[in-house]
Amino acid sequence: MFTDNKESIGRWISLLHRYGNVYINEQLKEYSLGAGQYQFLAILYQNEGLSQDEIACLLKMDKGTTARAIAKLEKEGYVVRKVFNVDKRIKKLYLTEKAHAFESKLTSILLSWINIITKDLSVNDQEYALRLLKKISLNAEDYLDKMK
Amino acid sequence: MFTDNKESIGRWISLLHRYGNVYINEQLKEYSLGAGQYQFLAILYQNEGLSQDEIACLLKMDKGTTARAIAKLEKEGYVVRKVFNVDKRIKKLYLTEKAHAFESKLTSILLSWINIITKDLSVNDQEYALRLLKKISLNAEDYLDKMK
DNA sequence: ATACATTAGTTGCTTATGCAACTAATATTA
DNA sequence: TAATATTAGTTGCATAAGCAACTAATGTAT
Repeated sequence: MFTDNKESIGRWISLLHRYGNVYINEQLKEYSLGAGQYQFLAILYQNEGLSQDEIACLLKMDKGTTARAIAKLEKEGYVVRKVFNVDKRIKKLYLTEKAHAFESKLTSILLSWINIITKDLSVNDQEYALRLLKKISLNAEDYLDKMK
Repeated sequence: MFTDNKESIGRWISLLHRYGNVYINEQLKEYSLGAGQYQFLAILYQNEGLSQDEIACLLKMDKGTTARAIAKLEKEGYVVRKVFNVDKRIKKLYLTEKAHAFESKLTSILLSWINIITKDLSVNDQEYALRLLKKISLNAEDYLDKMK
């Protein structure tokens, strides 16, 4: 049956991505953020002071997409861009008070979605799923990086 | 470390979705199709004669998105829309010769991506990954369906 | 030092997608 | 049967994202 074919991996990924975005969008609406920004904010909580280019590389995101996501975060008051005087091409990114105050909320939103979609998986299966996802993501990265 | 946190499941899903789309887009370019259409075509290979609404439900896709994807498939000559005379609101979808001639090609494109991303997984792990993905997708569906 | 190359970031264009408002057809109910 | 509700499909609008062309700053090579 189609839904059990190997080819349907792509369908599950697509569905999870779309549904995840719907959920995140709804949760973030009251904070004037959307699914297109949270990854950038999350990575800044881990590494304040990154440049846009570094973030784009870490997230494997287009630099144009990154520029616009950061612009939105700045516009909404979560991030400040500071030109790096040692190399004036670079803009380093810093979190505002508003962003720091929001960190635990973002974490709980992200975890709540994970809990929804893994609710009936054993801890073992959750860890296994995470490992497999990471592995196939790395394969995808490797492949497309080589193409460029 | 951030990249090993539970929260990063969303990042892997996002990355797989984006990179998968880049790959599929590149492969489909010469056929005048994109990542936004292949799922609709794939499901029609399994069930010719479905209506747009049925497809939208099966793929858990918005009906507007479905309308536009089918319009593109029709414009490019892969699909024909026929008003269902028993209920003139419904348009049933049929594949053209061009679509039939393309089926094996599409299958091989989709499989080649799966093979790229699962290249170092054992058959066991591949099946396990598929089962887990399906399970968490169903959880996502259940949750958002209940919200509406 | 001047010319060329690379890098960081921005912006225009395109596609994919969800949501909401709309139309037309059919179904239900008073 | 006439009025209302539901359903299938379309379309406008907004967001997310990649690609490519561009600018400004820095680096390299002659």
